[in-house]
Amino acid sequence: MAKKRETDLSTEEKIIEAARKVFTQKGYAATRTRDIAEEAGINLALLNYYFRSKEKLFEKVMFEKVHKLFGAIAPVLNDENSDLTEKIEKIVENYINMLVMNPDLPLFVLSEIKNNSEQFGDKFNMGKLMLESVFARQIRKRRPDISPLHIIMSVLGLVLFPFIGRPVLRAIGAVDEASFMGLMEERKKLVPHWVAAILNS
Amino acid sequence: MAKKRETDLSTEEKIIEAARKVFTQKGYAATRTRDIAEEAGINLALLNYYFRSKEKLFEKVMFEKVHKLFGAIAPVLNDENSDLTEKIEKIVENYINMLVMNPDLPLFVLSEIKNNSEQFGDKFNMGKLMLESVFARQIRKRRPDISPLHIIMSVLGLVLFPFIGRPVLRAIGAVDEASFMGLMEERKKLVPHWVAAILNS
DNA sequence: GTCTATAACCTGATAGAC
DNA sequence: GTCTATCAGGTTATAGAC
Repeated sequence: MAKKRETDLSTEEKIIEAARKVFTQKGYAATRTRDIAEEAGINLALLNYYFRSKEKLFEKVMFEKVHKLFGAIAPVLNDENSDLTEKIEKIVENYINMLVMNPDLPLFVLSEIKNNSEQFGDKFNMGKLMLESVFARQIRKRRPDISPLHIIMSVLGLVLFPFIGRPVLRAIGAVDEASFMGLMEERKKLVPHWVAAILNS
Repeated sequence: MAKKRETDLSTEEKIIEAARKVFTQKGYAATRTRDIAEEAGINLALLNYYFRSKEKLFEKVMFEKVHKLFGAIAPVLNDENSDLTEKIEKIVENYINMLVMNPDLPLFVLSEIKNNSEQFGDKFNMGKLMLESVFARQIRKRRPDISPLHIIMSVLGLVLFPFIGRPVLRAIGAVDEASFMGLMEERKKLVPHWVAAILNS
């Protein structure tokens, strides 16, 4: 879908688009509804007219973000027609492609969940689903000697951590924007290779 | 050093101890000075008497936390008397031992730095120091074909990410507290082994 | 639907008594 | 050093005119 110009968006869309940006940048507690209204170029009262409260608006944004973050892995987990190697390649590529466009997403979602973990508790029982997935079964078959959680945490760590650490790497001058993105492109090939090495070790 | 009972701590120590706990749990923006005062069991006015402002108190806590997080790796980086394998073993063990005691530390520090990266800019030029360290030199010698940043991000990802993802893993019911800590103990042996496999791949 | 004005509340910080 | 009381400013949310 082509990206609309700001002036083409409806007021409601302008608000939620601004909310996505400001909430992700500053976190729930640090953003003021005035920031969102200003970013959207609308009157503060309209925010409450359309979304009733800061919290309701945040929930909408958060719901999207959580699904974007887990959506990059979910469809692969239970695919019966791919082996372990193919799944890992797919997960790594999906994730890095998405994260290059949304580098702040993981740190935002993970830290907001931490500060408000009650809400995400038993809404879905995704933990069990993950550990009973085809993916987890294939890991167990390959390496019955270690917990599949170890492998899952490792794949996610290799893929997500660079984006989580990016603000620090930039602040200390270890990378600039362009070279970071170049490294992430390289990682699409490197990480599946490394995970294979881990599984063989 | 033995842990003092709360009643043995000076007022100043009670406040900063409470500040460590509350800031780390909720982040700067979401904590109120009243939360800290209550947690410390002291009057709100005393917080300003001892630390002048919320921000000054936070800076003290943040300074400690940053040094704790980077202190686990810093002494190893320029050790001339250990090879690459020994350095990785040391970094992994130091980090996991420290993180088991401070599981919320990485997510707290990384997200606060992201929301306030200006302050951490050129205070030190640590990026250059890191990339010119003995550790980085040893990585380059071993794998001249890939950026040492790839290896550093991977080691940190394998070690830190489980702690960063822990709130989510707990929220979705993928692990309980005890089994998580058990996995981290296992990781002290697994991760160095895996990094060796990565370096050989 | 959109605006201005304002209510109702919360938060950091301080004045001043003890 | 420690407390109570309170101020000044900021924040979310709404009432009511247009």
